[in-house]
Amino acid sequence: MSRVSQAQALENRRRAVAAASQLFRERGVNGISVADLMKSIGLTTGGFYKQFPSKEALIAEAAQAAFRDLDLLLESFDTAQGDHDTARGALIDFYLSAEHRDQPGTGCPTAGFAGDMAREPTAEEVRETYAAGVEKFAAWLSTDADDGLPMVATLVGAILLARATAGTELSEKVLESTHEALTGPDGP
Amino acid sequence: MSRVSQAQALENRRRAVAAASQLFRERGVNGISVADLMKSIGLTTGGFYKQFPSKEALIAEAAQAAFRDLDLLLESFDTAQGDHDTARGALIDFYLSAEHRDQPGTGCPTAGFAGDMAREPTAEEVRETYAAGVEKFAAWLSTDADDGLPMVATLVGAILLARATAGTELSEKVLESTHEALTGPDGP
DNA sequence: CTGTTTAGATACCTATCGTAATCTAAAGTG
DNA sequence: CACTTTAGATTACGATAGGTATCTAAACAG
Repeated sequence: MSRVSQAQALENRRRAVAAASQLFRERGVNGISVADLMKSIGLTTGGFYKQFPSKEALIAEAAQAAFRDLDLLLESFDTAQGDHDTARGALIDFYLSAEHRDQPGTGCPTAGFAGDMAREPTAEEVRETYAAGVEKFAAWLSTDADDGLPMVATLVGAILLARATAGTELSEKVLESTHEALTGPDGP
Repeated sequence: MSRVSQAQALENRRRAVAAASQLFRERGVNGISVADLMKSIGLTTGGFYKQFPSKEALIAEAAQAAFRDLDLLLESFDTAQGDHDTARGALIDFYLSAEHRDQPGTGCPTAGFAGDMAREPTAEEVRETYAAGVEKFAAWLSTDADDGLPMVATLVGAILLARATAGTELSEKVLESTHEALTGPDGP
């Protein structure tokens, strides 16, 4: 109930960032309070401010963690598929799937944070993290820079629309038709 | 300071919906309070609850008003350009412009409300308005239904990304490269 | 083993939110 | 013109937010 070991404290800190990274993507940064966030990992607000100076600071770390997850995901597709072109196709399959739509917490942070980022009052640090993440994602999707960004836009727009219309048949149609548009004309 | 004519009351109500329609797109439905919203049209909260049962009800009306604006915008492009194909091109030019990026309040509601809609706690009525708006937009963009939805996804994703990265050079690149991707390969 | 440090719990503070109740003066009605 | 109605102002309420202060007990240093 009170003091824990330094190792445990560090672990608790990691869990707070991981939970935030997930919950912010699910509900938005204003959709979860510090108290509820800490409660989700079995702690209270008291410990939070011993680890972070403010919620803003946590948002910055959580965004970084989320984009690190994206990096790892992209890498895992590369190693699992062998060649990069096949990996790209497999990623698009996943990205435009119902599972990805229904699990924003562990999904793409470019989409998960888009709603919050498109509004003004966001710390500069977070905006930079986001922009760098978008650029990296675009580069992974296409060696041609001017080709990657539109593809990111299409993917992000499609899941956001699919999530916004979740529960209706339109949601499935968005995923399917966008998948066909991306893989149909220039498939391998 | 107290009672106004019925005509004035109706006008005030219209102004509240119009202001909400704009401010919700700019800052999100949770980004503006009822008090600040009413203050923006020179009134206070007192009058609000004489006109609307709740903020939820205003959100529903504001979303409808926003999508009605989109309808009018699409119509205006048709009448201004003569034929529908030219209108489509002109709309894409506008949609992926810096002006549209910088003025979300009067811009596309599909993008403006996307951040709020992608999260759960939204009234069913609003979700239906949104889904219907997406479908109508897709139909306008392409007679082939399976072609319109991916285009909406690309457009929406592109402005959201451009807004999320506003102030960086990446923002311009998103708009430009997406514009080229949409108009380049199959231009008139 | 003793004394100090500190992660976390608990309680509290201040601000802001959506909403309801009360008030008031002008619009509407006869 | 007197009477009733009501849009909006004002005030207040309960809930919730981010953040702070105090407390406690266990980890750590010696």
